[in-house]
Amino acid sequence: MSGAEGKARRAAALRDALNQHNYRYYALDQPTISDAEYDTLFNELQALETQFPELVTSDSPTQRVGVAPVAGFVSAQHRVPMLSLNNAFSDADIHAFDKRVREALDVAEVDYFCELKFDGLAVNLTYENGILVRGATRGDGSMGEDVTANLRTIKAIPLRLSGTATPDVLEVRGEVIMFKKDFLQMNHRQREAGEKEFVNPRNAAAGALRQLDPRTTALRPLRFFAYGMGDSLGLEIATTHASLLQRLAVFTLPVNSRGRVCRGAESVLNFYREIGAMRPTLPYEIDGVVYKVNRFDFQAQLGFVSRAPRFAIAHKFPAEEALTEVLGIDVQVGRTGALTPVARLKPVFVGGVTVTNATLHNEGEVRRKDVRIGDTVTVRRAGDVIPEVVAVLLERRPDTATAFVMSATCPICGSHVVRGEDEVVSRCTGGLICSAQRKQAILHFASRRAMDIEGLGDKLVDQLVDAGLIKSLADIYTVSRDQLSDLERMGDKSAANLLEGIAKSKQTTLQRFIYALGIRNVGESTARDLARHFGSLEALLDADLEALQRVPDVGPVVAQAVVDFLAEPHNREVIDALRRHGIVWQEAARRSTTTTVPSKVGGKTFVLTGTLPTLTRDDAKARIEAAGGKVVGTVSKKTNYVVVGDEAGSKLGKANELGISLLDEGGLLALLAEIERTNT
DNA sequence: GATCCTCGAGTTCT
DNA sequence: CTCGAGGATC
Repeated sequence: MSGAEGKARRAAALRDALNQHNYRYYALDQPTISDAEYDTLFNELQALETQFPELVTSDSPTQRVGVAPVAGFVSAQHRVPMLSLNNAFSDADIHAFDKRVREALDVAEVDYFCELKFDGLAVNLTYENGILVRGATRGDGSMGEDVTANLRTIKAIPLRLSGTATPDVLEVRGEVIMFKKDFLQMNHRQREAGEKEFVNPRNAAAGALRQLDPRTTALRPLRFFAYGMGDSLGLEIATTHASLLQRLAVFTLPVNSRGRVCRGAESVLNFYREIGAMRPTLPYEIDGVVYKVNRFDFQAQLGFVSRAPRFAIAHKFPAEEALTEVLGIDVQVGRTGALTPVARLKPVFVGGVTVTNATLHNEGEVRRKDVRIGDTVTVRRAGDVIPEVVAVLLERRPDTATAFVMSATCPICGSHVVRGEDEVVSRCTGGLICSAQRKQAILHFASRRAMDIEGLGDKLVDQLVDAGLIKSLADIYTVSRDQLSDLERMGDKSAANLLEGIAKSKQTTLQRFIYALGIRNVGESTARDLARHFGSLEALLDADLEALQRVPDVGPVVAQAVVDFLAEPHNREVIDALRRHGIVWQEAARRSTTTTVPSKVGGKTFVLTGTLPTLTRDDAKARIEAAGGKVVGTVSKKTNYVVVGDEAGSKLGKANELGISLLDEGGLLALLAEIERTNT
């Protein structure tokens, strides 16, 4: 035997040994050698490879960290789309899910594979002939970003599948996460080094994967768990999810050990409670558990609704709550003068972000919850977004705690405050005298759904109003370049952009114009009804109470609000001035709104939920309306279709409850195309 | 008069 | 997203 052959064999043996130890350490959490022993083997392999570079293989443990930073990521198409899961929040949701599954399969009991739902980043690993050739982020589900070089640095991810019976192609689905203790240690190091700390393990992991230089990623303590499969070629067929996971484990892919098969809804819910109880002591963060119908033939039979499988569901844990202190209760003034108490909180980290403010809605709410300044309260992010004060810890109330009293005068303009009988909100009576209301009115006027003036945001409105450059809506159109250049942070370029935005907004529609005026109780929908019914601004201006009430969906309250608005001479002047400054729209013929368009497909009611892959909500809405459909915000019996996007909210649950037809973006587009065909 | 369906308005943080 | 309330319907 030649020396070279011996070296090659030794290198191969070292690679195998190191890969095995890696697997024991990262996947099984049962190392059989010490770190020092591991390092000795690693160093030996490295020395061999340095001496004989021809021995280096791409799947060698020494080759995890590439050296070349990339300029950007290229996109990567998944061979089989990465799905999103529907969410459940209650036991009832799970019973409903189980019932649907049983009925669809026509069986008495179903086995579910229950597993943890890691709070990390879903990725797709592609192995060809057992070698990791590509790794990509989830992206929009069908296309992600190629982050292979970064994923290769994660030691829990095998560069080569173990064993000889490796498939020709295998897409492995899993989650990249950071363990809690690793996260804390890393943040400690960041702090020592005077670098910025990360907010939570999930963000830290996400940031690490998006590094352009894999050497940076390699320094971040990332982990990985595999939980599924996409495409496969030449893989011996598994018949259940459980057996698939076993097979992945044989390939030395890390599979979490807490998953198990449960039969029926009650058993599944026990799993949920069990995991929920151990959640704080788990070494990683999870945001729920996932149940999948175990048998693959059943899965195939159940199929998909939009982009989510009907055979699986994510059962989320309740929103995380945290304790903090109420430092003060401020009052904000809205466009309509509504005074909203807002709790200023001692910054607290909850649900992945630092919360400092939480609305208390109105005085009644403050009273009901009995929130006082100085109180300790529990806070959560309702619907995972908007912070909410849940309750006060009365036993921690200091003697110094002071109750909130709604001021009798507006905190901004000093006008007196009124609250109608049986009304919940207090309002400032200052109207446009109140600078807060004026600012909000201008912001509303400029907003995207109204006049859509690009570049006119809240900071700028603050400045323009405070400087006295804008007193009424009409003044927006008389601001000059010179006046703008005196403002802070306003260069020539920004000024030009704003003026262009303002000029562009002059071409508009009657509906937008009416909406932009900010008449009480007249939102987008009512503005559209008014525009359609009257056809011209003049007709609307001449309308009296009765005429207004003949507009569909306009009753006494809305009609009176319009009359009041138009009775105000100042408002008439502003409207005249705006028109003089060149605001125009196409005059439409007055249309009777009583005749409905009798179309087979038009007149259907749609509800949108979640994020669609390519269309924005506004686009989707516009296209549905263009086809004669209607888009509303809540699901009810009258809803014809619910269009489901990614991260769909509670509306999807409601739709399932009521048995409403579901569409995904593709389904919607297909339906719209059909409508267009039938209409022509 | 009760109930259901929509619309309007307000809100947080990155 | 959620609440409150206006409008329509039975």
